[in-house]
Amino acid sequence: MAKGEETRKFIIEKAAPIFNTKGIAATSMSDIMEATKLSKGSMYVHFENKEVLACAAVEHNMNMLAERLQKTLSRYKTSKEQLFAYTDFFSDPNHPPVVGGCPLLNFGTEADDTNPVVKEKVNRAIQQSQKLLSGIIEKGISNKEFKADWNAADFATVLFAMLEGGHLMARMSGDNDRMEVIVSNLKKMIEENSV
Amino acid sequence: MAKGEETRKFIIEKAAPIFNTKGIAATSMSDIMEATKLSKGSMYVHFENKEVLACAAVEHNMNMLAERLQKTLSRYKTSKEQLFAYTDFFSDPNHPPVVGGCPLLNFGTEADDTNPVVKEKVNRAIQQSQKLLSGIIEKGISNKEFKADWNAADFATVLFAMLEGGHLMARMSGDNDRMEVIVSNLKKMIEENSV
Amino acid sequence: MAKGEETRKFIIEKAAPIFNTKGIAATSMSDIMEATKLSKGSMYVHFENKEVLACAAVEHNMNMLAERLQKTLSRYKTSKEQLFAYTDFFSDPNHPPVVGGCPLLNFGTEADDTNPVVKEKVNRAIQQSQKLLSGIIEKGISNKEFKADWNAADFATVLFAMLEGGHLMARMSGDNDRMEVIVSNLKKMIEENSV
Amino acid sequence: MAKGEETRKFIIEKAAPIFNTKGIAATSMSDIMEATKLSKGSMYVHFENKEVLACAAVEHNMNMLAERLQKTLSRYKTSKEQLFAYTDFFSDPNHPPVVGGCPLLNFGTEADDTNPVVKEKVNRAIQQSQKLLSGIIEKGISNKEFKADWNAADFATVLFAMLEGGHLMARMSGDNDRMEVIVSNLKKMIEENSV
DNA sequence: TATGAATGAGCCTTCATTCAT
DNA sequence: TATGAATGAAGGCTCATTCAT
Repeated sequence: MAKGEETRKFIIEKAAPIFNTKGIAATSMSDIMEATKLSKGSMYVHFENKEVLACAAVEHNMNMLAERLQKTLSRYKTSKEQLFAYTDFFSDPNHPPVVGGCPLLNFGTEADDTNPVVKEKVNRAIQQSQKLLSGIIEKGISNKEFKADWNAADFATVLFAMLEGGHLMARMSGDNDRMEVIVSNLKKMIEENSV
Repeated sequence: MAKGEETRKFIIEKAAPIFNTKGIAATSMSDIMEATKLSKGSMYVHFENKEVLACAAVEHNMNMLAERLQKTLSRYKTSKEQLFAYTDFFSDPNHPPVVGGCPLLNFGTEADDTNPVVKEKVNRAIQQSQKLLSGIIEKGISNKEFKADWNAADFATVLFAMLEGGHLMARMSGDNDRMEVIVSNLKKMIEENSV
Repeated sequence: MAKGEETRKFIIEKAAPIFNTKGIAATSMSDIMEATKLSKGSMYVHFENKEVLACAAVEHNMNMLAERLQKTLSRYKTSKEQLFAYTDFFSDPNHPPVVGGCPLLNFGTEADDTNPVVKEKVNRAIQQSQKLLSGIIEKGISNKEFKADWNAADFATVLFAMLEGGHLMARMSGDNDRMEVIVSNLKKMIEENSV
Repeated sequence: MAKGEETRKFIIEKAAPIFNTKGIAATSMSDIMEATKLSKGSMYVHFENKEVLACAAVEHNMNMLAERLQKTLSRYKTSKEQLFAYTDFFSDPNHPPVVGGCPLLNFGTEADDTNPVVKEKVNRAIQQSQKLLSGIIEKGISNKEFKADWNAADFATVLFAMLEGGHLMARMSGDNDRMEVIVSNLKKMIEENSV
């Protein structure tokens, strides 16, 4: 039983970056076959169909991102440091934390009008992101690190949006010029709301 | 000679929203066939292959967006009004100016690692956007509408990024709550830099 | 009326080497279109369909070959010289008298089991070839150039077969080694039957 | 594992006569599908694409021919008998050893200017033919069956060429008159060089 | 006569999926 | 659990041909 679960994990790990890079529609089961060196039949032992595998890959990408982010954040103690670390974590979209770039952006835009299941997964991940961020801010307010009247939820939204928008700009241009502007603006805002 | 060009245009117009909604990979020539009620062979009279048609559709989507934006902006005279109008124009991603949502976001994320031609088209459209925005701001500075020390290019970047990020959030959640936060924050920033 | 016939001829001239090189099945009407720079519709003004055009091209190739052969033969007076000239005319299959190589071989093998019309055309051309050759030989016998008991029809057959077989060998190998053997053997046979 | 190879063989066996009869370009994958009663997808399990299948079919045709020829030759002991048997083996092109006629002629003329891979296959088969023939002759010379000064390589060339040329003539005319002339001439030459 | 837009059948190939082993 | 042969629908594209202009 352990074996099956292991293979399943193995397939997901190999599939995740492919789906995140090429997109769900453009990724074929043969692509995964080739990457895993497994047989076609084997894939269907572990995944009912392509959609199930794609969903698992979407989740894996988001989990990897969250995990790595958490690991990074855990190295900092103050809320301000954590906010800075969060921002820095996403500050180089051409060398992104997970292969293929931000899975929220990638799968979100693809799923948008075509795949409600994936869309909802992305939606929840965004909400979690927001919670994480506003949690940090609120903790900082309690800590007296941040001004008491700072609207945590709103800034979480602004920060997330700016990073995603910057992600797009950076990946399209291939350089980081715009992203640096965004990061420094974000940090200035944080600074302005620091006590 | 007019006939050919007319049909070509007709196909693009029918194809554009489909590509913008389903994505390039997930849109088949048969989809376009059905939408245009034209024969499969006819598509290939006017477009060498799917990629060429897709490119034309990408451009059409971006042109439609730009055109409608310009039309909206042209109704306003002051720079501040125009900045507000620009923001408002993108403020309701669930009822977007072009069917399928922002083509820059849609095609940009899909093309990213797979289609350099489309990627470059999106990149240029973003740069044009930036130019348009910073142009408005600079004019506003000359007009004494805006503070002289406002960094036009930087704010153009921030505004664009926030709107794209907000676009994603709004479409994923299906509601406009986050987008409203973003719009109001943006307007506040504009206000703060107004004389 | 002259104009129509002229265009028809023009198309045939452009089409003939293409058909002889690629074969009938592998040559598309678009290939001819491209070669003639004429419109698709124009082809069908002059030729009912592809088959009719192909037949015309087959005939043109055979006529060109016959014509050039005749021109060459006409430079010689004695039957022996003409037999030698005939042999020499076909002695370099990698630089053949008509583009694409021997149309009898090309169209004959393709038409064989699939196109009775072309097959019959090739058959007749072969028969004509035989008549031409045996005519030369018989004239030579009357002339006392050749031995009286030489079987004209039989040698015509042998000569033709050897040249076609050599043609195949030469074109496959890309060199003329085998063809030279054949030519010299043929000439020896002619010599042996000369008075 | 045996199953796959079996099906592959089965497909080739069914495809070979079709390719040899209609030609490579004129044979569609659907033709093979129909002949094998297999699904279209199944063909591509065993053959990368049409070209690979066509090459396999070309080889199969040549192998079948060689095999049947060898079987026939093996029934004779003396070199002269074998040379006669070789000639007889090819003496009835309208009832040829492999369906569709001589694959060397068929595929050679089609591949000529369009398919270097097949062309080279045919070239090698011709060279092998030549080796086989001159081997028989040389053995006969050692045996004192044939005159010592007979040029083995040259006669191998002449014999092969005459048979191929005769093949064309016979198949075009539908009768065997010319081929009989060729065969009897060939046998006379062999006789003349016999001790 | 000439054009080129339009057609739909058919081409080669890939796809996701199933199933016997 | 794992394999890979088998399937048939669907993919993108080319074909010969027609027809209004």
